[in-house]
Amino acid sequence: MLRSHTCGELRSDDIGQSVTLGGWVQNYRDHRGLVFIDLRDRYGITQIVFNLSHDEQMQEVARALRSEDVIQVEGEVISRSENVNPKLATGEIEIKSTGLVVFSKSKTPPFEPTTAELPNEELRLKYRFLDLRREELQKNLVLRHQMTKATRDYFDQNDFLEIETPMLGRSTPEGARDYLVPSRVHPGSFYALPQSPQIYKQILMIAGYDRYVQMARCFRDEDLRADRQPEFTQVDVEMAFVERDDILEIIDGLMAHLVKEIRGEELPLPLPRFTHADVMERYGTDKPDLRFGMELVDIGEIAGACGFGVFKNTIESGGRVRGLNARGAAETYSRKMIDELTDYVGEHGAKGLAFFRVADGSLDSPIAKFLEDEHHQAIIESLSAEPGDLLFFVADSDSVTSSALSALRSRLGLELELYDPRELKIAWVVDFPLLGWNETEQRWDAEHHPFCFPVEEDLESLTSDPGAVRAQSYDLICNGYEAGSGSIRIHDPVVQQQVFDLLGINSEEAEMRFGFLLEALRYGAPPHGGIALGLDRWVMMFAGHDNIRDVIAFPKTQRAADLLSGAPSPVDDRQLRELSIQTDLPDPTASS
RNA sequence: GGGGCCGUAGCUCAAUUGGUUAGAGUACCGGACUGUCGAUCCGGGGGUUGCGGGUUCGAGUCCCGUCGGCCUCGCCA
Repeated sequence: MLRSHTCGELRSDDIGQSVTLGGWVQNYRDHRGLVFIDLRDRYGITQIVFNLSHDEQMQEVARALRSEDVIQVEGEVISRSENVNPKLATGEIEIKSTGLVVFSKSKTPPFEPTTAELPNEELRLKYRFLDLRREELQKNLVLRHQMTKATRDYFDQNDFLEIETPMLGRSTPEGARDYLVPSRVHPGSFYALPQSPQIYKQILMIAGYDRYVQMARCFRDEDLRADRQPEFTQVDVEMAFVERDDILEIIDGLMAHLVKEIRGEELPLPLPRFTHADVMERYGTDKPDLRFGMELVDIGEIAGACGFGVFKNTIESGGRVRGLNARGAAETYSRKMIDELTDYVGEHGAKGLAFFRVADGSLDSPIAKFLEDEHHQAIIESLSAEPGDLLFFVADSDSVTSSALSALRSRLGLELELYDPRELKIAWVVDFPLLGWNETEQRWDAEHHPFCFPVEEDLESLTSDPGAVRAQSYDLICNGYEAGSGSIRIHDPVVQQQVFDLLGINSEEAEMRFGFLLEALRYGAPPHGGIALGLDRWVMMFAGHDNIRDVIAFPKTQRAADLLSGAPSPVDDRQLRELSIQTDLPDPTASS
């Protein structure tokens, strides 16, 4: 070993010991006769002291040490006596150096891991090896390890088997865009990287591995967001001989286990369950942030009867008028800020944003004069408004009022600091519709995926009223994120084909795309279902971050590039020829 | 594909209405210093203002394009 201890473990009990440490030079304080080095590894920091009167030659070398040099120090653990540094866990001791080896000099780093003012993210990603030396990212990766281990332990204790599924699979053009991998030995044919191991895990159920779990890498070639990377990790779970509640129960247990292991807190079970219809009505979204209230309220009845044209006309043409109450915010938001909020809801489709400041028993607003006093009172009552409150309303279709007001609610919750960013509010949303009408394509699409089992009592509506059919699906939500999603699957090939028919996938096409699953279903398929949890998002939320890149060692930029390695990159013509691939790029010299 | 924000020294930022030689802190280099821990003190070097074009007597600043990063709508079964 090139070291006897780490930089985080020596204490006053170790005084007198001869030790060898290795690490990075975090800081140097050169007094010529005395040189102090803060030596860092991932366990902590230990101060090294070099003394001119002990060794002149070593003093020369020590004085030349700079940030991020990697060294080995031999020495004796000595007391700092009256010079204790209370900021360091090792602050009671230091190492009186008797030997120094410089393993590696560092170029002057573009930023130091201790920097208080973070450089821009582009630089951090390019020099990710420096960024990863920062304490914050180290904490995040340790947390990620702990959560992954706790998850594996939990499933192991519950008789799950961790089974790997292929990364090179068959492209199924449903859902997200695939990342494709060309086959050399089958010219013109391609593998697809998995969007999720969905079909493989169902086949594992049919094969009798009735409790499966995998930390599954998944790939989706879609545009990125703060909470979305093109490659990510799912805690992928599937169980046979189960009903919906069995899955919810096992995942409830996982959540309690994680909260206990990571935070030492008790999570009350069962987790709350909401129907999809309920959360859409109360929050306007299928993944509400439950850390604060501010629920949506329907004032359609008042709006339809009042004299304000926008409200009245919206109700008469079948739309809705809904709003919310920002309690005590009447003075917080100036007219100019409300104009900004109006633009904001405009981005979510709303044509306007009505607002009322609640005064003593009346409403103050540019549109107040269009409303009778009785309507003022009715609105105040509907939203339990009190003086000082600020009420917002959107008049539009059901879906526009939902998306505009849920966006507004999120923004107000953040701006008004209505919640603790580290709090976790976890809940289930169940009874999603099985299908959604795709307006552009004029057809039904699967809301979750095409293998999702309908709610039994809705089965007969499958042909008569497909939009009303509920799915045996469920989302696990936390703090406004979708953090898990799953369903009971179809295990009957006849029902499966019925659903394919509704989706416009005829039996010939179904056989071509999913034939291997359909064939497996014909050989004795147990009832089964499962779920996939977004590991990256869960780590992000446990860490109290709002950016998924901070919990991934080597993340990609919004344009899906790895600034560290330079991926993606052009490849040699020879490689392309082996794969029988030609590229067809716009001519960069062409003028447009 | 659409909308928004950003790009000035290695880094974080400043630079009046378009006006003279683009500044500060830190890092870096040299010197002083035997108890520092954000060491201190003295001195020094360091700029294609992302890139290209335009307007102007004059552009870091205004306009157009482009590259890159971030946020977001669409997209993400």
